[in-house]
Amino acid sequence: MGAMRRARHPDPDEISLIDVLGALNDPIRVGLVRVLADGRERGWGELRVPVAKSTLSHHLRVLRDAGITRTRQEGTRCFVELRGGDLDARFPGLLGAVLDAAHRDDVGGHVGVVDGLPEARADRKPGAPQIES
Amino acid sequence: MGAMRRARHPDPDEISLIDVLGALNDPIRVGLVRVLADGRERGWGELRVPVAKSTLSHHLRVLRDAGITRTRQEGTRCFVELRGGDLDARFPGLLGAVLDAAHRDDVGGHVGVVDGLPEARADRKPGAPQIES
DNA sequence: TTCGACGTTTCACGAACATCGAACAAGGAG
DNA sequence: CTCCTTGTTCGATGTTCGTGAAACGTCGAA
Repeated sequence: MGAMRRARHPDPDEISLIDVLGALNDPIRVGLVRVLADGRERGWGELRVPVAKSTLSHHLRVLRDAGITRTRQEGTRCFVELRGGDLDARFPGLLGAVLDAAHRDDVGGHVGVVDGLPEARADRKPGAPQIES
Repeated sequence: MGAMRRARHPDPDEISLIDVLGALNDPIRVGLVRVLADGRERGWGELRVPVAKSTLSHHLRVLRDAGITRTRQEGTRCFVELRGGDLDARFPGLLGAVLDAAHRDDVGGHVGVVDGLPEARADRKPGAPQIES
């Protein structure tokens, strides 16, 4: 892959408030966080976002650099996950308050995951070839 | 005064989450909110901020436009106040979480109020001329 | 090996932003 | 009236940000 060269996850203590607020200052990224709020890990082929591939990559990097998400690589595919625990340990209540607010106003509502496929995650390797919608 | 022409306070319902997060995405503005967090109204001659006059005016406008603060004019002087109630009614817990987090990391710690003068507020018109330190 | 799917990086561009100094407006004090 | 104080507005400047297209790297399958 592009090697994900500059990819680094900040330690829990290194997470900066301003960086978090800055990362959350965008409807698309708030939408991504909302999608991930159920704690499930998502491959970002699953993510439905109305932007170009490269822009999505950029947004996911901002979230990762801010310490909001964790990224894992498996072969050629990548997976995101919310760092809910780390975030709540460092800034108690912040993430929850933002998620509540975002839900009220439907901020980032245009972001979603692929429909159908109730269990489309990393836990299936072979087997049924999984028809894409 | 400059008449404060474009000054408008959004209604409580009009307060936008993205605008609030955007307004809070700056150490100086976070510092201003921290100073106002005690609920006291402050004249912005009291505010000690390491920026130029016009820049402070700008930051206070951003906070006001986002619905975070309320501004009042008395003669040639202006006063700010946190809209804690409105904010908490609309986005419960958000402001508190941000303030807690900002306090932990001392974000915006370089913002303060004039020292001494424990009761420097709008409730004194005449009387003692109030020596400026 | 060749091909295709997937994600990253680079580059460029326009918009938004933070900052300052200068010019301006409105009151208050003399 | 003339200053002085206070705050706004207006460029100007440099920075950051969101965006997409194109090129690239990597992996798995044919």
